[in-house]
Amino acid sequence: MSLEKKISMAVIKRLPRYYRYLSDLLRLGITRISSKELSSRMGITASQIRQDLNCFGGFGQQGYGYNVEYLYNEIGNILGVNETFKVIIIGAGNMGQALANYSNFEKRGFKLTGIFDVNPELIGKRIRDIEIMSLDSMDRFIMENRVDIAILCVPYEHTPAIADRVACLGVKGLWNFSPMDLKLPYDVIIENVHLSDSLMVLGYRLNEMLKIEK
Amino acid sequence: MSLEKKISMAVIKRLPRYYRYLSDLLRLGITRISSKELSSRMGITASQIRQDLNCFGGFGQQGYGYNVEYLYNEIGNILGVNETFKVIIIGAGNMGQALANYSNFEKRGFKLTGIFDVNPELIGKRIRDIEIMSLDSMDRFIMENRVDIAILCVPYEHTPAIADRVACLGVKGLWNFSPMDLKLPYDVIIENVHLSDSLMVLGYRLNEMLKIEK
DNA sequence: TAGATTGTTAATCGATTAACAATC
DNA sequence: TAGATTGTTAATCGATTAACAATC
Repeated sequence: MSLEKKISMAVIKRLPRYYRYLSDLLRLGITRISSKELSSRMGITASQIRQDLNCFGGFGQQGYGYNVEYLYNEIGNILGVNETFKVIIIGAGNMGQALANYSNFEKRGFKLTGIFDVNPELIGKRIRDIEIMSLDSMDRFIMENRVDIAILCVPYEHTPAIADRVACLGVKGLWNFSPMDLKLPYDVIIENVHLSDSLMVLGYRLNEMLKIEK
Repeated sequence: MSLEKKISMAVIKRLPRYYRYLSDLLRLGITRISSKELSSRMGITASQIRQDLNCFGGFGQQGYGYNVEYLYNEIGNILGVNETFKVIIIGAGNMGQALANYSNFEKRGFKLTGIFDVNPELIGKRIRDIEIMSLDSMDRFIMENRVDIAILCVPYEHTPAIADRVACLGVKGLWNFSPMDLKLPYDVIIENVHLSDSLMVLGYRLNEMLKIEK
């Protein structure tokens, strides 16, 4: 398994995008698509699409193109949407609650099993059938329930300590919403979501455009 | 202005990251830093740091390095944190409210001036001094208040129409939280935030790691 | 001055695009 | 079969890294 050629991050990041476009095609009732047609829809080259897909296998057929449903399912498998991950949310503030309510994640195999906070006013409250629990009970919960992923929505200053704590308890994936590049010495997969970075890039690009217009 | 060499998206996306690290250094009371030292902190090469910074000017000094406060301010200027943008949030569901409460954005010059929704139960409610208004009153509000940026937190199916509507009214930047690649025929800057894409990449990487471990 | 470190050019690496033989 | 379109190799392009003269 580990002998296979390494797939670049650039390709991996495009997979969910392919998955979305194929889902749209499926909804539109389109059963087959060529890399050329998909290319014009997605605004990337047909070459890139064929290269990307061929990292994982030959899903198409010469002279025909790709069967939409088949390709959709194959990319779904590659992304592991059929695997189930047990997820907890740490920090039930605005962002934590917003994510807890975002039921779409369940469709992709991310099963929310617990929410934790320190605020006594929040503890006991329910979000979509899940009770917000005290942070004190988290360690035990993680061990007993074999949690795969922790979504970190705690304040900036507490993030590194909490990350370390859950990683030591065996959590294998972290989805971090604090504006810091979380890194851990352990074998843990971390995805950093930097909303303020994204907004600042928007601001930069906006300024550039306005400058040029002047 | 438009004659200057084009700066690549790769560089632009790193700017907020530099800004964060410099902010940390400042907080730690560190007054000067070499590209080498910054490189080891950030986990990128010193070469890249010097190349990136030199896209915008020579901020350092041979034999000395960079003055942290000066560089922080310069990058802040490049990112336009001193410019003020008028922002509205469209859709006051979970994500909209979470973003409305995230007061950190104000620090970077993004001033929330309005929140809009269609839900009568939400209209009239206040979030941080801003009243949630009816979507019906949005067009007028945008024109009267010269809104720069709209944050789109509306359901998937309504996103393209709302985006088009605000773009026609002169909104120049869109921060889109719907899981679609929003594109518009107008001269509008769009930043797509694809939370579910990010989560699926985490899932993929997690699966890969678990496969190799077996 | 000597040492350190930048700014910048040149070399390398990796990712994207083009081309085309294979084949449905 | 003829036309279409893939899978894949080769060419190009752009981004990263290395090297080093300039200079504080």
